[in-house]
Amino acid sequence: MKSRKSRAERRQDLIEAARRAMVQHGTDTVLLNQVAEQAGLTSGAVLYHYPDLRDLLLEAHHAGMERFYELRVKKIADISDPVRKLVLTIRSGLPTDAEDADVRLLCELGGAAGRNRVYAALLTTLYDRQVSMYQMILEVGAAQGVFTLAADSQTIARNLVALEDAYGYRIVARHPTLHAAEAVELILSYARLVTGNPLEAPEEPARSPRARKPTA
Amino acid sequence: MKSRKSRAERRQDLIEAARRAMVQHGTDTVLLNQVAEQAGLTSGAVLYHYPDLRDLLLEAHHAGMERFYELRVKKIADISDPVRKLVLTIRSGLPTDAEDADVRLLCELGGAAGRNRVYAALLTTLYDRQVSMYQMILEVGAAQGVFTLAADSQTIARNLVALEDAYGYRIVARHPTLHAAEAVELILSYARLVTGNPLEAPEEPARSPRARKPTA
DNA sequence: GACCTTGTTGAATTTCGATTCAACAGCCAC
DNA sequence: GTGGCTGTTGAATCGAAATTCAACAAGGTC
Repeated sequence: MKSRKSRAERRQDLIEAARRAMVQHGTDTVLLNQVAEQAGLTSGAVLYHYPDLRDLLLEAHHAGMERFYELRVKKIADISDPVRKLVLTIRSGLPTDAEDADVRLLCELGGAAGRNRVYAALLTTLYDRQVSMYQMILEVGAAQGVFTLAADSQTIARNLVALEDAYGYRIVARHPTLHAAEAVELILSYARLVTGNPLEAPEEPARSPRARKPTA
Repeated sequence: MKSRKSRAERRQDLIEAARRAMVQHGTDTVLLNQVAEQAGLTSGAVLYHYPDLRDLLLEAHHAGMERFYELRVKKIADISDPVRKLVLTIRSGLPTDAEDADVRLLCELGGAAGRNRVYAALLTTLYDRQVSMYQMILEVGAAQGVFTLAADSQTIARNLVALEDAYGYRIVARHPTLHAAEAVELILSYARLVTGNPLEAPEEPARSPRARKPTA
């Protein structure tokens, strides 16, 4: 009846299930049974793989963070133009809408970080990595003469990540007028000022006409 | 033995107790008994005043927010110089350190806002009010010719509040090198750029020499 | 095809916090 | 002072979720 799975597979499933359950019920109000339900198992089975639920939740957060960061890196990996790179990175740091699971999970984490040192460390690491990512883009752009930085790259990078973070919270909290598009513009306003570049994304040479979308 | 208190007094006590308990144990993991303990009462007594704990928690959050905002307003109330006003406001929006109870409570709220519409509304209101506060300072400064705004005042104000928020989270999460002082400088870096003003706080005319502190 | 190992269930048990409530104590009115 | 509110306690009860565990099923191995 129930498909038995290998240890590794099941643990992967459980991490995903835990992510879903936490987004829905909250990092530290989620119940063992809710995780089990998301995984299509009973609480006993979950406990068999993770005797302590907290370990599972931590791994799930870790995985979520990692995925979030890797996705951003991947999105700009094969782009060379610093302007496009910067604009795209800003976009990729914001939730698409209030339901965005990845960002909601990060917000959950932020709330708990004041009390939970491990969660705090996790978030701090993510922040610093994102800062480095922006710093790299900025430095390269400056070296190419595309950007004229109005402050040192670390300052700018820290502020950019901070802005993303904060607007993520606002969007997830359903600010009535401040959506992803507005947030992008707000951050770009700063980015333009501080890079001395208008940041009008030069269009990507279209590979095939039908692959293009009208301005979303 | 136990000092009986009037309804109004006790409710005020309970709100304070709830605030402390939530900072310590988390908005949605705090136990009735933990609130009672903070208030020096039994759970029964708490229930007598607030049959539903959630009402108390909400009132406590509301009160905390209100206090936070009012304090900021008060701090700049009798200052006329826009530069000093702006710098002081930036400072007052950041936690003093990772233990800052007011900001920690707001972070808790932020984490829960993704799931709880009421909390979300509360935070959104606070955000908008803070934006207005900054906008006022910026507009007045611009009118006086002290600031030359590089973007419309709402954009700048929104970004300033966003930066405060985000650095609040970082500080509360104990970023190893990013403390309140660094955060102030980061935000000022943006503020200088966007106001065209060096924002060197002109010293307040000292009332008495001994009241001055060396640069903290 | 009997034998292990491993993952899973479901029901019994335990734990822990919320809830209820009868008794009681301080306070004010008269 | 006595009587009646009002706030508070502490013990009893209830309920929900975690935990335990004996039984069982699905694959793989020889």
